[in-house]
Amino acid sequence: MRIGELARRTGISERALRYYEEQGLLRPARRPSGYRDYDEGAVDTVRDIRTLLAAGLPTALIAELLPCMVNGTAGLAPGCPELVPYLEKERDRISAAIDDLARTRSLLNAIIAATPPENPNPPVCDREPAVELATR
Amino acid sequence: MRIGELARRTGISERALRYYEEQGLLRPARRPSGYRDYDEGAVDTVRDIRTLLAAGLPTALIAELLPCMVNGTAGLAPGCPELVPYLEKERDRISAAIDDLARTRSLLNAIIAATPPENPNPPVCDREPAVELATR
DNA sequence: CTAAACCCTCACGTTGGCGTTAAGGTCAAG
DNA sequence: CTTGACCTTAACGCCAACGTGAGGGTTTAG
Repeated sequence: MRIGELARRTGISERALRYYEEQGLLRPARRPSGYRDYDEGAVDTVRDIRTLLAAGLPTALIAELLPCMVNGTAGLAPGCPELVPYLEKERDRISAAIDDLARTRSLLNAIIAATPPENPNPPVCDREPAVELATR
Repeated sequence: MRIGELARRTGISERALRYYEEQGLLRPARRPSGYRDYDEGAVDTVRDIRTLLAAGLPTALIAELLPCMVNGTAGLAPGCPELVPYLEKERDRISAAIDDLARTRSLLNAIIAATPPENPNPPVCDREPAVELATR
């Protein structure tokens, strides 16, 4: 398929798809005209790329990681044990990020719950503090 | 205290602290010399800023949110119900981010677990695919 | 009184993941 | 054979959260 269809099927802009290729994440075939020609597996690959990007992995690492994933059968290929330290590092970073996000979400929820509803004529503020901040 | 001490006590660079002020997140007093003069509460405020920043909240929203937090007693002040929609939006975004991170972490863990250990003389690849990708 | 440490305000540079023209080829339909 | 949809490369723009000097004042210790 050409780039437009892949963009529609993945929801990713054409610009982003060209960028992924520039970064070595996608390697579409080329037609005589120069048009990019993607196979069906590209749809899944793009989805994987998005998942990894959303997790904060840099494109350079994703580029090395993708060849370790067998596209069609959704399996893992051997041969990249040298990546493991990086993956462990990313995993730990992700764990820390999850913890931080969870704490912040609790904070936001507490603030939302404690916020007084819309009041056109608010009384003087004499309420007690209601939410613990500084979640250390 | 001056900016250097605050930087040491928070672990945040002086440049970042000046940037936070530029964005309206901190409002230190000024000495006749022009030097910034922070009170003790600034340490906690900086920590809150970092937590919220780490969760992806933009400085503009943090600037509106901070006045709703009573610094010393660690409580919540009323008077900002108009922020609630934004907070709910951020909370939902954070929830989605957590889910995505958790999925990616599982993916990374699976890859790590399935990666063959260092093998200077690897056999021909005839193993079965071991990891499910495309965690939709 | 001087040196060192500390602080100030510009103001440009960096990084990543794209968005956005600009200036043009390709291809199927009418 | 022209229109219009689709594609190409090239290249500049953007945003956030700072980093990194440049060039110069302030405070403190000896």
